[in-house]
Amino acid sequence: MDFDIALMEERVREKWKAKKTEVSSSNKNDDIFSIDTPPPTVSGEIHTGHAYSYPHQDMIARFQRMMGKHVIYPFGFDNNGLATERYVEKVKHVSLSNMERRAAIELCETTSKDAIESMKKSFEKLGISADMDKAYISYSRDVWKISQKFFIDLLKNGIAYRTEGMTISCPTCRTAISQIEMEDREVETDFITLRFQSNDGKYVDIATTRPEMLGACVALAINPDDERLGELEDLEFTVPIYGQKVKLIKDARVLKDKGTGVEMVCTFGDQTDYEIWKDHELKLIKLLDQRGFIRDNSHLEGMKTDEGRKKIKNMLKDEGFIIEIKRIKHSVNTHERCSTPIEIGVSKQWYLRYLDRKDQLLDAGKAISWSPDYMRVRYDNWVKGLKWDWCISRQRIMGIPIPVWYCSKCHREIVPDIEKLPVDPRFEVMEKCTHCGSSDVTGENDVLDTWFTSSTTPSIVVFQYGMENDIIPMSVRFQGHDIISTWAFTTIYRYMVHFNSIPWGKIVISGNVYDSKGQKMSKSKGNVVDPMEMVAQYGADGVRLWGTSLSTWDDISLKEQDLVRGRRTIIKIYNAISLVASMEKGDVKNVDLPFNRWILESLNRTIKKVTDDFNNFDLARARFDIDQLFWNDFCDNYLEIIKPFLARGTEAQKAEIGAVARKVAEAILKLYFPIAPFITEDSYGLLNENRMLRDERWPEAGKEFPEEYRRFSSIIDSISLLRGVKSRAKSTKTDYSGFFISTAEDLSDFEKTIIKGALREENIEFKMGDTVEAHIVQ
RNA sequence: GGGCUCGUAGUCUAGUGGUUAUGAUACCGCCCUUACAAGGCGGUGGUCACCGGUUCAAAUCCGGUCGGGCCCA
Repeated sequence: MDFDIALMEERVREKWKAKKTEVSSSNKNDDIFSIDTPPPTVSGEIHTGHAYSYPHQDMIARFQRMMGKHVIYPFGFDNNGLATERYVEKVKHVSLSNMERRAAIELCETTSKDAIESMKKSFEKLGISADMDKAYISYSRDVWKISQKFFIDLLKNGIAYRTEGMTISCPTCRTAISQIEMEDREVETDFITLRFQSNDGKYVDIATTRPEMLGACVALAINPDDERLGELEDLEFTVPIYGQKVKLIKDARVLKDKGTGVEMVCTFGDQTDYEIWKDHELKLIKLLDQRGFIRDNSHLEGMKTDEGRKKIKNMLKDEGFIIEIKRIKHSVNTHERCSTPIEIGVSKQWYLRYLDRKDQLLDAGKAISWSPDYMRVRYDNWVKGLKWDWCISRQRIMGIPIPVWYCSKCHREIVPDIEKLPVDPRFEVMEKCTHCGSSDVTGENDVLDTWFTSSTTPSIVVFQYGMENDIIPMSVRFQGHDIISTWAFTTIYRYMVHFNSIPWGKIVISGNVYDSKGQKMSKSKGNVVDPMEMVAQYGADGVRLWGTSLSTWDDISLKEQDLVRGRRTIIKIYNAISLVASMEKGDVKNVDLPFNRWILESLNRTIKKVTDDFNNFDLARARFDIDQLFWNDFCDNYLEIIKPFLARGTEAQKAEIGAVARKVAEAILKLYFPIAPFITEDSYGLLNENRMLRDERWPEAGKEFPEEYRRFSSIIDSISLLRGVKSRAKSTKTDYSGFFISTAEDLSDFEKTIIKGALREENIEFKMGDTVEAHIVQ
């Protein structure tokens, strides 16, 4: 007989839709459980990573609702920034940078709205019980307002500042980026040793991977401890090809054993160049334009850097400057989104000050409870390694505008009144300067880094729910371990500077999903699995159960075999509950039958364990503990033991069994509910036609039967022992006329009857003995 | 290169000092026992990566080696 999981889940969705969840009337902060959820990036479809980690949040939300908490479980979608631009360009086959700006923004907004609708449906299909009606969109006027207001706050309290400073930019994406968005990549390249001649015939050799930067060479640098320093110090050398004169300076940042121990300082070949340049107050030669083209008005004019590198290499070779060329592998900084090597420059950008707060940031990290605890180390390492303030201005199309105008007369920054927000200085004209009255005012063209907005999700939630800031710190943040240094870090920082608070009391880290071989899923590898197909085959519950087969912070390799158990659990629940539903609804005051006391005590113990598990966010252990009760104790033993009594027992026995079986079955459904809400809700309908499991409270442990539990557990052991003997006899086709067992307990006749019934064997000989053993009687 | 983390039956996984190492899955045998054959019962399968140390006792603690993953440079 087929059990149609999809049909069952659809049935439950309809049932839930018909009646909205009651929201607890309590508004006391003690009773609020608030969840800071990650807004998925808008890309049209949800992926297996979502199918793994989003149910984890939902399980906690459902558990807390059953615990009677007023659960704030918001949802949002992130259509702000590069990822969305890419997505829109792909599905609409357009190049946004070639479009008129307003039209491009509009296209991003409309396209992402459609994608959001389809993603919402997928999340709902997975049983995500967040408030989708209240879902926010990160690129919306409401969020603009929130973000811009925060920006103005930061400007007023001196944390946001605009300066000409080092800019890391991506020539491909044509925007400034932050330290957060960089990624190192190993590349193979020529390491070229060049000879620089001095006026008086001396020379020095330097090794470089970037000869195309020669035109921007402003100094040579050597480590202060280098022995060669004496004869070379303060000499002037001539730059090959370009001919400018540069001095040899001392700087401890030059590594003695790298290359020749002498470096050329160019504006700017890498970050060290920038640091040396700044400290020694060297001259600035701007060699690259915004798009990464070389502007030397000479040999390499208009070339891309790699093209220029080839050409200058040949020129250097021809003119005899090259001493040696080695092929080496080294790491270059690239933009994580497009893998283009980044370029360093100086330009005016907006920054947020955080280098002066490292200690505070570390303290904030310690004030938050991390699950698992060791993930905090990643945060600590990131904070300790911060080198530059956070560059928050971006030269992108899709992004929240920085709410500033500039007066060309008094050179001051003008911000709008808070009531006027949101504003768009890219298109809106500021009539006159609020400081000097000049009408010569221009709007800021740049937009905010998306992390600037993402790092304030708790406040977006406060706005969305019309609540007050006193729900901050929120109860818990869920997020992946891959974005600890971005999302977790920036959020902690923002709540420190805006509210002098931590954003949440707890952060729960979730793992990534890889393919069956442990490889990242990507379209190019063709190993992408559609989670909706998993849902079709194993049910949303099956996918959710899969997500509890290991610790939630562990990465998981997606394997078919791990989904099988989930589907079996769904069917097993349905069948077991059907059996219980067929029993009479007994109403008894006292529970006397030993197996009833035993199963009630087992339930008691499981409820305590599972409650702790959920409180500790240990979903895998909760699942394990419930499985133990349901499969082993309840199905394999209890239900098998009671069957003979249901058939041949007294009315009193049947009534007591019916009552206890129902009680335990209902409790099991409640325990499973946060993990597998569909099948439990559906089955609950078999026991209680007019009630919804979704609205029920978490079960509580009842009267304890420790001694009965101990004694009956040994009877269960005897049954197992005899089952083994019987199974071995049957599988070896050995004839037997009965069984013998010796037990440690002196069994009563009733207990012997129970064992006989469970085995469906009449002829069992019992004896009390020191050794517990069993065998067949031939 | 640095930090973190993992290494347990074919596969996935539990287990942070104390009987015979948890469970799933796969495989094999038996059983259509009146909820479920998408089931039940039983079984095969593990030098707990390797080496050394601490301890009466180590999968577990410490040091090292090898290998994987993630984050950062």
